[in-house]
Amino acid sequence: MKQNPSKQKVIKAASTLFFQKGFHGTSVRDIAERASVNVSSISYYFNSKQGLLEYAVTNYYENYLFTIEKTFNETNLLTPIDKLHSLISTIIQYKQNNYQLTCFIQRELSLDSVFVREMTVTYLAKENFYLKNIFFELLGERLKNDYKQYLFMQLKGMLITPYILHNDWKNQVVGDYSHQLFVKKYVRVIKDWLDFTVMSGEGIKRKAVY
Amino acid sequence: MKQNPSKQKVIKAASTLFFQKGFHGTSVRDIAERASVNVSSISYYFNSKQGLLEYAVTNYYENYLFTIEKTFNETNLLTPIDKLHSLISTIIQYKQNNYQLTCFIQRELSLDSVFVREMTVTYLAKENFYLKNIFFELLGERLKNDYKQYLFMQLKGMLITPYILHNDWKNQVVGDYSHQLFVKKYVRVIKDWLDFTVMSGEGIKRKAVY
DNA sequence: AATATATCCTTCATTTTTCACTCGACAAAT
DNA sequence: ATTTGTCGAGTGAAAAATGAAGGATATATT
Repeated sequence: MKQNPSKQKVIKAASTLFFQKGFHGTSVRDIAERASVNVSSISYYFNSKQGLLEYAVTNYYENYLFTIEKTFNETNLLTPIDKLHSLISTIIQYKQNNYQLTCFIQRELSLDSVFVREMTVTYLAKENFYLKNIFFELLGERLKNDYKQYLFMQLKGMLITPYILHNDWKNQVVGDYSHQLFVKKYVRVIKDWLDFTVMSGEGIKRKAVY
Repeated sequence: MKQNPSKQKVIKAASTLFFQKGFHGTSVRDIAERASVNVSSISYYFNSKQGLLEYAVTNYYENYLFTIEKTFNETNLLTPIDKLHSLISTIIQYKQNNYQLTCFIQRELSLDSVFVREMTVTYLAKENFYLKNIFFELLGERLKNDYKQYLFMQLKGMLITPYILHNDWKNQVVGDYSHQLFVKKYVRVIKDWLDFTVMSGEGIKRKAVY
């Protein structure tokens, strides 16, 4: 796993710069300079700027899905709701561990390009699969399908907002931006929402839902 | 208020292209072509590509804040919670009416540039002001300040997710992407969350919050 | 009313800048 | 000695910006 240091340096530099300035906003020269390597190295390792992007993103998602699947399989003995909690925790954890790439990719995903569409069908479809089934199962039969979709989007929103509103988060969420602490607390916030939502789905307390 | 049609055409074209391909991903030629005007017109009206961006964004936010302030002042007779609901409704409404710019700006805001920072202090600070005070007031005294911040971020997240996960929304939220219908339904989803959250803040039902 | 003047808008041609990528030489490692 | 990695210079294309000139329209002057 110990790769060429230059290659790693390039990826690291690219992650940071893409995160700060976006893909098109960053030039290969910028990356090379930050990584303290020659510009040509980038072509050498990744063929092109686009190649570098694809390498980084693919890598990110492969590990991402692997991590999710792992948790998914390890939590078969838990109740559905606990299983979902575990998945959420794993996801936030992973994203926090790969903070810059997460922010960058999330932003880039909102564009309209071939690359994005490929990523979506290849990786995001799977992520969706793991979450959606279990979430819908938890919601039960009482709610309208329509409304369930909205709730699901709400959940997905919670899984990404820290990586989109990251400026707000930094400013608002006082002091402790230690990753571990953040994961713990934020997962808790989602958990509270989730428990309430599922409870509503079971017909308790919430009246006349659509 | 009836401005030069060419100028308007440029802004419209730019909004669409920035939305699809991002700021750096779009060339002024693309914009000029789509708007059916000469390339130099853009320099003429906005000095530069950057100038065009700033004009569009500034304009967007001026109106945005104006709309919020209007609602804010018109709802003084309502209870705090209803006032907040009104504000949320207004915000979603506005964003939906300026869909492409909203998506684009939201994405761009997650970058790290001087321009973004300026926008943040100039406009987003005010938006924050209107929402935060009232939201915190509603939450009461029981919750830890820390936790309130998280809840507030959760709220802000809900106000933007449709404009960041717009690909997901299009795919998932079945059929009806009619703006009016969407506003109505989505505001309802947020309302449910809000009512629950406020209720928890008052100490009902939710136990051992932090 | 007719002409002159100024202002606003558009176009074309050109320059300047930026950027991704290539090439061939050189060095290090195996 | 062959592979692997590094480097500087260079190329061509793309894109932004400029500037001068031409038209249109409105305003002012006689």
